[in-house]
Amino acid sequence: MTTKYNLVKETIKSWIVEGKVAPHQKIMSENELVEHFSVSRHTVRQAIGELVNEGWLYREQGRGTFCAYREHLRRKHTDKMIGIVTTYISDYIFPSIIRGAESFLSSKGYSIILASTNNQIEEEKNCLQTLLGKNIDGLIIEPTRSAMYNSNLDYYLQLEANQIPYVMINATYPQLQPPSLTMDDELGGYIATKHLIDSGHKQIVGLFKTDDLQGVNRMKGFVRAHREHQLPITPSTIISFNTEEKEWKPQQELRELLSAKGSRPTGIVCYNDQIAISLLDVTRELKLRVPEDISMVGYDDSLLAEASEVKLTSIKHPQTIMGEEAAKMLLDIIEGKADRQTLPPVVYKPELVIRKSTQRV
Amino acid sequence: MTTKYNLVKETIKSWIVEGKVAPHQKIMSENELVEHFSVSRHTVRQAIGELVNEGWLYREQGRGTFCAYREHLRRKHTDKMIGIVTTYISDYIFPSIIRGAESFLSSKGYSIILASTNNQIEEEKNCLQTLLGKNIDGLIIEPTRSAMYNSNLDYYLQLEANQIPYVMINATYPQLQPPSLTMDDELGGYIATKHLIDSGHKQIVGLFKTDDLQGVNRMKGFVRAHREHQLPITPSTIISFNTEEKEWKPQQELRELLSAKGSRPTGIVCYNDQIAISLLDVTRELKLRVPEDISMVGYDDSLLAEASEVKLTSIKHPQTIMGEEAAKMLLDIIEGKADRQTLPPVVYKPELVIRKSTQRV
DNA sequence: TACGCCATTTTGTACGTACAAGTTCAAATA
DNA sequence: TATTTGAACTTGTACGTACAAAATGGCGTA
Repeated sequence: MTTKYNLVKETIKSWIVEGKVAPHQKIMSENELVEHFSVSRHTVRQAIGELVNEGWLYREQGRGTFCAYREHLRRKHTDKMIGIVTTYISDYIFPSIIRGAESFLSSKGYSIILASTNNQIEEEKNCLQTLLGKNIDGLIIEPTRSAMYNSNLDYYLQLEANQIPYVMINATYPQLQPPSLTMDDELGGYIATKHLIDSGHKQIVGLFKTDDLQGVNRMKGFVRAHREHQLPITPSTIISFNTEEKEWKPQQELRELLSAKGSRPTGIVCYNDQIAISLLDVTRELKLRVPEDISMVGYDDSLLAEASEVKLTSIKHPQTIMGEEAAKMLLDIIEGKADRQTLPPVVYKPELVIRKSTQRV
Repeated sequence: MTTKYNLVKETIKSWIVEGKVAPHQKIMSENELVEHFSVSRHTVRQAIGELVNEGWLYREQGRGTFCAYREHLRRKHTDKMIGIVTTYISDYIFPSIIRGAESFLSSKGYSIILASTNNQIEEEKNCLQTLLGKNIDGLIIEPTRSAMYNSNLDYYLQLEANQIPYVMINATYPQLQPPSLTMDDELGGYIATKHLIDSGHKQIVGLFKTDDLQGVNRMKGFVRAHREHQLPITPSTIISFNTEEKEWKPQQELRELLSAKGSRPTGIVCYNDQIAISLLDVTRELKLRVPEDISMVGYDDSLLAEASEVKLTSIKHPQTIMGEEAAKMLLDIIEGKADRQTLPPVVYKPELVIRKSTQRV
């Protein structure tokens, strides 16, 4: 899908969406675009041709190419539509979050447009661009790779320029300071780790995904718990990974760690339940019993935690409630009941749910 | 106006209008057209490109260019939005179905509007009304209470009047005969029951939700399996319930049945995995072990089946594949590659997945 | 000042080439 | 027999060239 003419097309579309060109304003001539993109005129014409067909531009022979006046750019009447952008749609706790938002919004007569980024910055850009082209009243967004530099900030600023309110859940981009609903992940990581320490564990390994803020914060809590209890943190104590690696790296590193000679860790703190479940395969393979030989704490208290072979001790995530309250907050802003500048961030306190995957040493 | 590409375009259009090429029939290849009109390939592509845009033709890379089936007047402006109406959004297998549709549709540049009916006819009406008010290109619908009289048929006829194509999944309203993707639930119920019969079970109880066609068909299969194996069907052999009762009635009736004096059933066929899981609580309560004391077959092969205490023998449901193929079928209709009148229904064959919840008597 | 002319710029039409990518089907291979 | 390979054909992307047709604006002339 990443052809040259598509690149040209998307770039020009982004100029329109971001307001760099106003309706009826002339854009660069074909020859200038040829220069600008270093492609042939044929390619430029192909890109422009499609944009004309889709109603973004119109051409006049001899005069130039112009930005079309798009009826729905002037947002007079509302379609009562809310966009929801999450990293995933069908996996893990996301269906529950979406359900919370959906049930509230539909009870208020709003429709939901769904989009997912698969935790790819590039896809987040596509989502935002698409949604900016529609007449939506507001957005609920779960940030993509919130711990890394995000090149889509322009689109968020564009949302604000277009007076489209949005709230963020699970994490926020620190540069934006939008209204948000998050967990206190630092405290969650602390509680999970402290639970193991209080149960007598001295060698605990933590596995965290560090390309989003949730993982980074959970790791911070993990470190603080160690500090406060005078437990050392060795290089092998923390295994970090990113989205691409989540299917193999934690498993592989843990396997190496547990099969190494010397003293073996007796406790594991996991980034989330999904990782914890996948690590159960590793412990089974190494003939280590959970929790007799090794204790394990998950995070999010998802369905998986209760449905797995060994029911997981985990940290509760508000899920449906977060979705519902995010929707409520968004509608408050849309209806003028609240002001996005002064709205205090909602922070949910984590709670430990003790099940069968942890025990005293 | 009498340019070369216009001549080519009008000539090809006339072939269609005069019926020299039928819908879905391949027209000359680009090279043949180059020969035929003595023009360059560029000119041919320009002509065909416009005809594709106007909905007269469609192209398939590697196969050729085809005459579109066009009953559509090609609405002026498309927002590239597809509505998805399901009974539930976040529960059970629905996230997987939605993901399949979402990933395909978003790769084709479409957005998704989600709505759920919670299996309430009244809410289905609201959904359809809302969606009819938006400029959507098509709909994927999972019928609500498909086994009962549906008072929203008018809205579906309205969809057809507005030339908004739709496909149905999981079940169809028999009066409408829309393009559909369903499972052979009768066969599924038969296979589930036969599996128990073949394992030596003689007293089998079936629990079915009978306000949707899936449940009714699964029950039919259950009955046929009994007939074909000369097993009697007593009043207590089948427990039926509807959506409102699903939280308590199957559990309560099974509890009564199992605690009654006399011979106890040794096998249970469930409407779906959700019910099966909830019945595990009943058997545990009555101190009956699964599968040692009683075998149990679920349906849909959901995540639950593999994640539960006792891993469930179940019937496979296509889930993501069904979502994806429903989306594909819908786009084919929208683009004129297929027409709703002649499109054959897709019926998935059920498959038995044997796990730990069943064994020989 | 008003008008016509013309060079310049811009999009439109039309030709050409080359290679990539997907489909089909028959021949070769295991 | 079933599977793989590959040639042939189809549409897709991308480069190039040339000239036509429409709009614009500056210049000289009436």
